[in-house]
Parts: sequence; C-alpha cells; structure tokens
Amino acid sequence: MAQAGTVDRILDTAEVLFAQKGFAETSLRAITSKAGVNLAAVNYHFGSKEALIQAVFERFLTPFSLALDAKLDEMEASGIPDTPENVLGIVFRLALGTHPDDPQRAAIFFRLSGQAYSQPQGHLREYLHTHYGAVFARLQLHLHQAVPGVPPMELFWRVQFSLGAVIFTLSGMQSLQSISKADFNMDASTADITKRLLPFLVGGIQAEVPDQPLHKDK
Amino acid sequence: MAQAGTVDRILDTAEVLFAQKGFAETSLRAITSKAGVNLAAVNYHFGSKEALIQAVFERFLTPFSLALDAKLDEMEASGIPDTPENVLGIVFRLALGTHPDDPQRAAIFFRLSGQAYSQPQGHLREYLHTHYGAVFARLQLHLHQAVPGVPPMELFWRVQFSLGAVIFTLSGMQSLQSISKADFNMDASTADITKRLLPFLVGGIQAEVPDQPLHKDK
DNA sequence: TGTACATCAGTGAACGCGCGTTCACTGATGTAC
DNA sequence: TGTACATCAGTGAACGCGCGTTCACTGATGTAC
Repeated sequence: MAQAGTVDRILDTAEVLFAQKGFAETSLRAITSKAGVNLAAVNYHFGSKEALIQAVFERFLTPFSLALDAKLDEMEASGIPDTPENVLGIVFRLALGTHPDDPQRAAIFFRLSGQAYSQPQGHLREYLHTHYGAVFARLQLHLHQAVPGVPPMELFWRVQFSLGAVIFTLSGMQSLQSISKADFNMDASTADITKRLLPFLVGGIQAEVPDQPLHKDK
Repeated sequence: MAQAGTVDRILDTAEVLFAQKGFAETSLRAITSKAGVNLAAVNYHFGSKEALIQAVFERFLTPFSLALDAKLDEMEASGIPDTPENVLGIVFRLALGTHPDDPQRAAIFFRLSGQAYSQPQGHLREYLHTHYGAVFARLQLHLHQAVPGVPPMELFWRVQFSLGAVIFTLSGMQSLQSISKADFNMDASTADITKRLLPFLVGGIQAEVPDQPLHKDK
C-alpha cells in the first residue's frame, strides 16, 4: 500500500482523518500532505471534497453491506433466533472487522454512518438510502422481530439513540480515555468500549414502552 | 429583552445559534448580524470567540446547577428513592425547563454539555469541572445508588453513552424529524423525543453487567 | 460654572490566514498514418 | 520506422472567500480643579 496509486492513497488517508476529526474539520491540505500527493489531485480525481467524502463512503460501505447481507443469510439459514444481542452483535463484529484491536476501524464505520444522518444537506443521505437502504431495512426488520413489543416508530428512535451513543462515544474517545484514565486509572480500548456498549444498547432497545399516551392526547 | 444591552443580546443570540449549529459552525458574523450589534463588539466585550462560548456556558449552567442541587436536596429530604427513572427524570425536567414545548431549550442544554466533552482542547472541560464538578459528582452518586449492581467505571461509560444518545439525537433533530415524517407520517417534538429517551436510557443504564472478563484476561 | 481630561461603549474598515477550487502547464504514454 | 497529435495523470501557483481578530477612531458620560 506504500506504492499504491494516487487515488487509493487519497482514499486511505482521507478515511483515517475523517474518522479521527470529522469531515468539516479535515482539510484537503491535511489529506494531501499526509498522503504525499499534490493538493490539486483531489479535485482532479474526485471533482470536489464532497465527492471525495462520497467515495470514501462507497469504498467502505459496499463490502460492509455485502458482508452484512451474507451474515443475515447465514443467520436465517441456521435458525439462529432474532435477539437484540444477536442482531446488534453481528453489526458490531462486522464494524470491528477482522482486526478487533484496531482502534480506527469501528470509529470509521460508525462515524461515517453518523455523519450521513447529521449532514444538513440531504444529498449524502439520499445517496446512502439509494445504495444501502435495502440492507438497512433488512437489519431493522430483524431487530423488529427481536423486540416485537416495541412499535416500529419507537424502534426507529431507539436505533437513532443507539447510533448516537456509539458515535458520540467513539468521536470523543481521546478525551474520554484521558478522563477514564484519570478517574479510574484504567485504559479503555475501542474493543473494550464496544463490549460495554452492547449490553447498554440491548437494555435500551428492549426496554418496556410506557403505554400512556405520549403527550396531551387526552 | 428587545432593548437589552449589547452583552445580553450577544449572549441570547449566541446561545440559540450555538445550539442549532454547533460552535465551530457558528460564525461571529452570524451572531452579531442576527443580534443587531457590531462585529467587533464580541471581541470588545468578551475578548475572543472562545471566551464568548465560556460565557454562554456560565450563564446557562449556573442556574441549572443551582436548581439541580436544590432538586437533589428536595429528593433526599422527602425520601424519594434513588431509581434511574427518578434521577434521570430530574435532569430531563430541568433541561426542558419551565417550557417543555420549547424545542430549543433541551437542545441548548445537552448540546452545550456534549461540546464540553468532545472539545479536543481541555480548557473548556477543565473550566466546567472546576465550576460544576461537585454537582455532577453528586448526580453520579445518586445514579450509583440507583443501580448498585453496576460498577462505577461501567456506570461512567453508560453515562457517556446516554449523553451521546441525547446529544446526537437533538443535534440531528431537523434531519431526523424529516425522516420520521417521511417514514411514519408523524411529527416529533423535542418533548416527545425526550419522553422516548427516558425509558431507553433507563433500560441501558440498569442493564445487567456481563460477568465474564472483558478482554483476553485468560 | 466652565474647562480640560479620562473613561468607556461602540464602530467601520482592514488585516492575515486557511480554506476549497481553478487554471495554465508539464511530461509520459498511446494512437493514427 | 518515424512523425504528428491526442489523451491523461499530475503539478505549482494563484484565486476568491469567509473567518476571527485588530486598530484607529467617534461620541457620550463622568471627574478634577
């Protein structure tokens, strides 16, 4: 990968920097200088910073969604039951990838996912919905079967809450790790944190839905 | 408030814009033009944008932490038990304030809290720890008594996860509301969402802690 | 009471900086005849 | 085989823009003598 082409070097570097600092906070100058390519190369190959972001998404999400589809096939074929642990566990293991100790990978995945939702302009979200909406819907269906007592809309929001917990935590990892170290004298790897996250999210997603109406509906 | 002084007009406007778009995304020109004051007035009265952010925090958090202290006094005096619902409920009601239908207020509170943690430079976090660390520690103590089975460090992380769920959701409210409307044909107010959040967070915080060691410890 | 000076809120214009983007250009490789 | 042209990856420098900040300045109010 040291001698990879310009396009791949840009994508490799951009992926890491975007995950570490976010899209807006990562300048093209930072990417190109770290990648050892000319500043103008990004606009030459991708057309714009926005298009580079989209390309990073595509290169990352395409293999992920294929793997997720395969895992769900496998799950259905072998009769593994739909429980919140199983469904979320699949996503987490895929997000951590084959290198569960690589602190970057899960952060990249969830941070990219999160940016897609919080992006004010819709085009990125629209792109993702078009290309990856089917897998996401399939995942949500399994989750719904795992917690049939939670109405779809409630589940929609709980998935958002979960995404928020994951993204916020992984985004602020550096700060949080130093607090964790100061208060408890203990380091915390990404793998540790995702293992702490799973029970928390499962507890939240399968929580009982209060049956009183939500708000002033007599 | 229409005829308030320059300093208050800046603070009022900055608070709203910071909550809507975040600190980095809100320019001094946006604040001063909306507030109807001169651009240079911010640096004249506060010294820098960073100091303005700190002033917004102070004006918001001082009454909040006083009210929280009072509520915890009240709770202890009247013998209301420490349950996750009660402890989180207090925070939520205070964050929503006296106007539970004001979509801004909760967003301001949680977004400000969140920025304090995710800020890469420590000075803002240090400032908050000095001025509001005591109330926060008291809150965490009550939460610990509400879920005695969860070790302190696990609880620390679960509070982070909760913060993340709240902040991420409220930050992306505009986007999420349009998705919610498109998929379920239903509007969602901030008050609705905080009501959905409470059971989710309670479920997550009181989830059982897996007793197997976390990672490769034999 | 009048005058000189100090203080202070507020202003308009400019400064330097980093940003994404653009543009004219180079040099290597492929293709047509 | 040689020559003219086309294509394309990559480059260095500049562009315009919005940003936070700075600076000289104004005008009103207070204070000293």
